[in-house]
Amino acid sequence: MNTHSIKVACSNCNLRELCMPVGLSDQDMRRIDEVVGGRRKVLRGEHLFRHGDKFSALYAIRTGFFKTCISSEDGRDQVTGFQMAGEIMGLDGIVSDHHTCDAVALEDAEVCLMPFERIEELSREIKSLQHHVHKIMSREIVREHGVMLLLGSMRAEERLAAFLLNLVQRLHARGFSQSELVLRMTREEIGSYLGLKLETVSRTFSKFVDDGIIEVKQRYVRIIDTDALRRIVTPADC
Amino acid sequence: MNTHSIKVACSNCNLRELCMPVGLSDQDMRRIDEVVGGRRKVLRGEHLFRHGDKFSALYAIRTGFFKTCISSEDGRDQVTGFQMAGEIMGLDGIVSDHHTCDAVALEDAEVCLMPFERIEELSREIKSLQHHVHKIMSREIVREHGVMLLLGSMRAEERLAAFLLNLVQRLHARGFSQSELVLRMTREEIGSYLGLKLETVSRTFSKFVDDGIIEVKQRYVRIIDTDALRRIVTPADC
DNA sequence: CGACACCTTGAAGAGGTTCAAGAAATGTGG
DNA sequence: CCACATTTCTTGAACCTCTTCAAGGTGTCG
Repeated sequence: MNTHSIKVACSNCNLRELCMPVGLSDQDMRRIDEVVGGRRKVLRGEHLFRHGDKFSALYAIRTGFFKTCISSEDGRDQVTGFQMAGEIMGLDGIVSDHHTCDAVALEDAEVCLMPFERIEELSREIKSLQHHVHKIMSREIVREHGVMLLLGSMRAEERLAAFLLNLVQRLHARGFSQSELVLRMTREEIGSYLGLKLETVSRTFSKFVDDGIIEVKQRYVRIIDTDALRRIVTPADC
Repeated sequence: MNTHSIKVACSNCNLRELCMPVGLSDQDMRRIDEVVGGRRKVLRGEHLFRHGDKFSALYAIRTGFFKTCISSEDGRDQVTGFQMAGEIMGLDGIVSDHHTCDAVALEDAEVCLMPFERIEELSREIKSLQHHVHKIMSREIVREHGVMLLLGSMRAEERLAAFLLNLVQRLHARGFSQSELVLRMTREEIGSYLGLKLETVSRTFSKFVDDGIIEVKQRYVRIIDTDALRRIVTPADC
């Protein structure tokens, strides 16, 4: 396990606004540096944690890209999310003190380790941190509601369009292009997340290309017509 | 709005083990009574809260049965869950300070109102309450992972079997039968939750009846062969 | 350069949806 | 308390979307 104990400081981190509450006093900011118990590098393909592992910390992504997935006893597999810089992983482990899903790096990554006991300790003292933790968990619940809507009521094209828009929007919030992206996951992983087979994902990409909505070269995607994607997700009602 | 301010006490509530942390000192128990800011009756068909409402409190169900659902702009609708006695609603509202889904009573119900500010206040002082709140949110996240697996990778029969087993298990934990239940929701609401059309739900019920697995008379369901349902959800792998 | 993982595309098939009609339960007003 | 309207549920038949199976192409890495 590749854990560094280099002293790291949220107060200097350029991802601060993504992970941490804003508007803290200098004093609280310095205290919040204490929630980070070190960093850990995770190479592409490696697990950050596995289903069944003892839960001890939340992880904030500094660099890299992850997927989280659950697998049922009979070998069914479901990607439950894709996570990028500034996002928090591990919330699933709190309820039973053990992780219930796997977190796998889809590219070389580095995460900040935040021992949960320390988070709880500090949240008891810093109101804004407490509320921030609650918001992060609530945000995850709301995100999953959106995925349920997608899986429960959208057709393949709608799912993929929604997926692309969501990815590019999150990347844009991190300073990347609004129209270009490099997929970090395979067609199969996209399919698992969207409740589709990889062939359907591939075919749907091809259809979007035929329709002049996107350009695809393997993992590279350029969005030519964002509005068309939006219209696919939300068909204009009469 | 039907809000009573009768002083109510978790310490005397027989649902305590479902809503609240266990193993509290008498003193903490008395303090926890303070999180409940009153009760509210909700008649069948009425909303407890709506998408867009200002978030101010979490709700613990005392009696009755709810559904929560989100609706996208274009009129798509998705039931995100069914909630029964002892379960907590409203977590979706924390992140944006406004609710993002609707909570509708499927039968006359009564809920305990727990102003969130008060919850946060008390969690800063009572460690076990703090951890309990975290667990409740984490449990919801894990539950939703399960729904994603169901929606993303199961077929109609598997979904309905999983749904019935889940319902009856939760009812059993509340002292009801392991084999009989009365559905509080329509076929359409079940379908929305499971990502199926109401006709498919109805047909699948009929198939289970033909196979001698369950007995159905409208909303009343008797499970004859629980193991058969389990085998449907988790096909024995070779 | 060869092995391997990943992606694309076609054709056939299955599972679920849609449309339609009728039956059963529930609620409402006289 | 009954008649009627409404909602809910069931079932059939045709259709459509997505899956499955199969084959070949592309890219990547040791």
